[in-house]
Parts: sequence; structure tokens; C-alpha cells
Amino acid sequence: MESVFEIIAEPNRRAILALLVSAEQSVGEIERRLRMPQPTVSKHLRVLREAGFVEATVDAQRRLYRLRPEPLQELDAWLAPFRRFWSAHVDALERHLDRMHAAPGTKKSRSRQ
Amino acid sequence: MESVFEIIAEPNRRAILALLVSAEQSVGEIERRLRMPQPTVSKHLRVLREAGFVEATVDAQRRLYRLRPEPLQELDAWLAPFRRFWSAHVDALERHLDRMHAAPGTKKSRSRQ
DNA sequence: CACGTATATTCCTTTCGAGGTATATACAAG
DNA sequence: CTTGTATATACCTCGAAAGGAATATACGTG
Repeated sequence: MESVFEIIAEPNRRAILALLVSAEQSVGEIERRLRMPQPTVSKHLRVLREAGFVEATVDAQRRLYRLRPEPLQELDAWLAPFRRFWSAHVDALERHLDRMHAAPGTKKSRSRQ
Repeated sequence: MESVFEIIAEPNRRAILALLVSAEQSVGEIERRLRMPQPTVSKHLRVLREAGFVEATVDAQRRLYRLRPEPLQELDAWLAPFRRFWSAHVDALERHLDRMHAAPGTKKSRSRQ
């Protein structure tokens, strides 16, 4: 389970991350809110911790988990080239629609090129 | 393999997507460029196709695969809340550094609260 | 139609990760 | 020191997905 991508492939882990985005939570709180067995929560938290997605501070017997930004930023960076791609795509669509609007009756106007 | 996240968890699939971001490619081209056995390429392309990441057009015996934006946009949308989180984080860090700069000698200035 | 090329599919095997149950560890309080 | 609470870990089992090898399908050409 090397990569950021594998880490967030697991739905329960994504749920935990989504929960932590608002505020830090103890294991028990996560357990209750997500209705997830405690060992499951602990195991996923371990994975998230070792991958740098979360960090914990000790408060008596509790551990308070909070989000760390780096791995998600890495994911964001991975998306960058594709973002360029799809904005180009939207532009192309807009131009296409513009052309259709400019020349309305041209039924078989020429697909491709 | 339901989710977008599971699809991109596989490194070879990410490589294929990265390759297609510049231009459409035939299966053979992908095979050569990524030095991947042909059945492997075809199987990953199937997964990507069924998940809507790519589409193919037929050109004689070749199939030309190209990227589709939607699933990656979905991923981008999932990231949005976290983006808000980490920009807040950066802001907090900046404010913190500003304060340190303003009051330099205050060694044990008060952790927490 | 036979053949070559391009791609898809099938079958098999192996690996890995997730969940469940039980148990260990850590801390607080009486 | 015993008990209760909070969290972590160990062990086991199961399913799913990836890779390899072989084969099927589709198309073009002589």
C-alpha cells in the first residue's frame, strides 16, 4: 500500500478523512459517527497515519486525530495535467456550440477535423 | 472496482492515463511506450473504458483510445473540501510566522489554546 | 480463402488487503 | 491493585484483482 492512491481507494478511509476535514476527532468519536467497529477504525487510522494523511496527539487514553495536508496536495498535483486537458476540452465544446449557433441549418456539417 | 479511486489506484492505469493526456494512442503504441504486455494493456483499457476514463474509436484493426474528462473531474470535486482545509492551513502558518517575527524573544509563548 | 496484424478474452495462479474476533496495552480512579 | 475505559494489535479467513500464457476475434490483403 505504497501510494497515496491506494490509501484513498478504501471507502472507510475516505469517510474518515472527510470527517476530519472539519475538526480533529478521537477514535471513539470516529467509531460512533461512522458506525464502524473500533478495530476497523484503528487499523485504518494506522494506515492513514503511516501514509502521512493524519497525525495524532495523546490526551490521556484518547488519541486525537487530525488531518495533514501533504498527501492530498500530492494528489492535487497529480491532477494538474488533466485539469489542463479538460479545460481545453470545455473550450473546444464551447467553440463547437458557438459554431453550431452561428451556422444552425448545417445538419451533417462534417464530423472530425 | 466501483469507484474512480479504485480505478486510479493501479499504477499501470495511471501510466496509461498520463500517456493519453497529450494525445490519443492505439493499443500498440501504449504497449510499446509503456513496455507492457499487450493483454495487460487491453485489460487495463477495458477497466478504464468501463469506468468512463477513456473511449475508443475503431480504425481498421486498431483502436484509438482517448481520454474523457468526467471521472477525473469527479476526483477533482472530491478534493475540493480538503483544498479549503489546506489553504486555511497555509494561512495559519503564515499568520504564525508573522507573529513570531513581530515578537521574537518570547520563547515559551504558550502552546495550545 | 489463407495469412498477417491488431486487439480482446479466457483460464489459472498468486498475492494482498479488509473484516471479524479475541486479546494486549495504556491510562485513570477508587 | 482491581476495575473500567480507550485504543492498538494479532491471527485467521475470504474475496478480489493483477499478471502470464494461450487462444479467440476482427480486419485487411494477396
